[in-house]
Amino acid sequence: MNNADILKNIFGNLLDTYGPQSWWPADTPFEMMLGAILTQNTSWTNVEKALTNLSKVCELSPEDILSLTPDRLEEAIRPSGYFRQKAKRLNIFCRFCLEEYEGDLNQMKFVQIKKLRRQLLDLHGIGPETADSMLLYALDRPVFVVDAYTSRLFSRLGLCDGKAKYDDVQALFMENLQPDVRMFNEYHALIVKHAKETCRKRAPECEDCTLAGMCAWEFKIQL
DNA sequence: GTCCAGGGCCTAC
DNA sequence: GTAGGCCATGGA
Repeated sequence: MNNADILKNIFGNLLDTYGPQSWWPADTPFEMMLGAILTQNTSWTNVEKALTNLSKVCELSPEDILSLTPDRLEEAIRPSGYFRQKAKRLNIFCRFCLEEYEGDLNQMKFVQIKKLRRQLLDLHGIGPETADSMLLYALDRPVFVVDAYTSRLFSRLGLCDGKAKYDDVQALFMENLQPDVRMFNEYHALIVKHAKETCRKRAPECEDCTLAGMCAWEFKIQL
């Protein structure tokens, strides 16, 4: 079986096992992009609290967020953790939206993926996973989102090197799968779901599980 | 009390 | 170029 078939096989297996995850049903693309920053190394439940707080003190628009004092913004997003860092990152991102796109996220949809990704990566506080999450989940661009679980699982399965960098792991998927927004969306969410479902308590014999939440032993795929 | 989330930046070597 | 430290809250 070639890599393309293996990746499709794994996706089908995950989908059969867990069903559609329907990630990021936020009200607006802008809200989804705020969530992408707030969820950095943070559980989504905490992000929801932060977004709820934020929506109570201002409209979820670049202008309104920038109108908040640093203290007000930090206090609102406090539940999402790293609130001082993230407040600065949100401000930088909001300024970018206003200056480059007049605060109109729809304008981003007409920009080439490569250019837009570069612009996002150039912003302080936005790395590859956050940028790609924005592109995929908020802007419906066919970009595969890689995270620690993805690298861990697929290196365990022998499909990439354990020390492979972000772009290399991403290339494994993008070069072997059709650019399908819905599928990329589900695939990433299913990997995270799988990580949460398979943990040490279900595979105590696996001594490799130093990071909670991911054990390839539990992954019943026929390669 | 301990672990760790839907990361990224900075510094030291 | 890369390993290690740091940021911080809340739920299991």
